[in-house]
Amino acid sequence: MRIAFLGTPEFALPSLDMLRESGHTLAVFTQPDRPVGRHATLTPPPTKAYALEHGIPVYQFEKIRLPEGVEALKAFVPELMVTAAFGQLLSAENLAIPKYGCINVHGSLLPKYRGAAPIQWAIIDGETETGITTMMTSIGMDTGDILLVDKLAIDPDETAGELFERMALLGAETLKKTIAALETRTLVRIPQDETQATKCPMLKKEHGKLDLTQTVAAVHNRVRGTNPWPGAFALLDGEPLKIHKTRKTEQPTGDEPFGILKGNARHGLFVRCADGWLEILELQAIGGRKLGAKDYLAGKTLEGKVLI
RNA sequence: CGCGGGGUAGAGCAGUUGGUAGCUCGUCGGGCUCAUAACCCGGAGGUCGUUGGUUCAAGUCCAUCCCCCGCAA
Repeated sequence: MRIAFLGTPEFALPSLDMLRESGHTLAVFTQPDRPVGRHATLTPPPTKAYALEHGIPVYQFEKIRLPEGVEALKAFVPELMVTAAFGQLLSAENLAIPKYGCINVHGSLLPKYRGAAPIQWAIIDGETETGITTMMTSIGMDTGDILLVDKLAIDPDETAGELFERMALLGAETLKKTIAALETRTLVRIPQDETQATKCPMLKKEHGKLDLTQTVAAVHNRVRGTNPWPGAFALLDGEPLKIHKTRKTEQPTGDEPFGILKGNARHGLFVRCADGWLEILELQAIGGRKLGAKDYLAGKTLEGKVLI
């Protein structure tokens, strides 16, 4: 089949790889190269790098809805379009181009967690289950008819980065089954239950700000849901302290103020939350590299200081 | 040349106006103890990121290069 693949980050790679392995005729449409890193090096999106490596034609548009993008899509004459974390909204004109329409690979159990960062928000909210939903792309934000769903259990200590990898692989599988069903004309379209719909926003830096007046579980979920990006942090002496990894503990509590730290290089570092102590396993001070809490404490003490 | 922090024992840090390199953890040995991740005593382990310069003397001052990191994007 001739498939126009619209995707951008790592999440889209397994799906793209699956399509290529399956022998489809592909063209990749993705975002323009972006400045990345400390020196703002112009970097191609992962899907572009993959496409170049495998001799797949690549097209990059700031907005594929504009005439230029529409023309490029039409010129490829796709029978099907597939989107996976593309990062741009499509127009009705875009969607009308392929005869089989457009299938989207989404990282949540729709209609829950529509939007840009469903995997992270599922963890932040403490969900124990998520999954991949393939759907017919429509004009709204992840509102199209559901095609297939594969569920996935979230490990209690899993980080967003770890879950991302598993979800990306599962996405490729679910997409493969979806296309197989399309080819045998056995796809069933199930409209979403709008009353159950929830939306999640794109993650920003400030979503990593910890609130130590929340429960141990809530803080822990925030830490792992924002790892590796944007990363959780709290303020120590007015400076941000990144918290990369934490672990829930059963330590007894007294009347300590929320956010106060205790611990040493031998036992580890603990912070008081609303209902107990959360162990901080990995952290990073402002000019420093990422360190285990015990290594960090070998050089200085945080005993009695308070995270805000 | 966007702003800034940093490279000193295995790890994390300190090192004042240049004058024999310290601390915590780990490690090794010994002791105490019913026992211990606790405590006490002792030991090993560093050409102080590179190269060059100033000086009687450089971890410390100057220059250069390499590497790591935070912010911003």
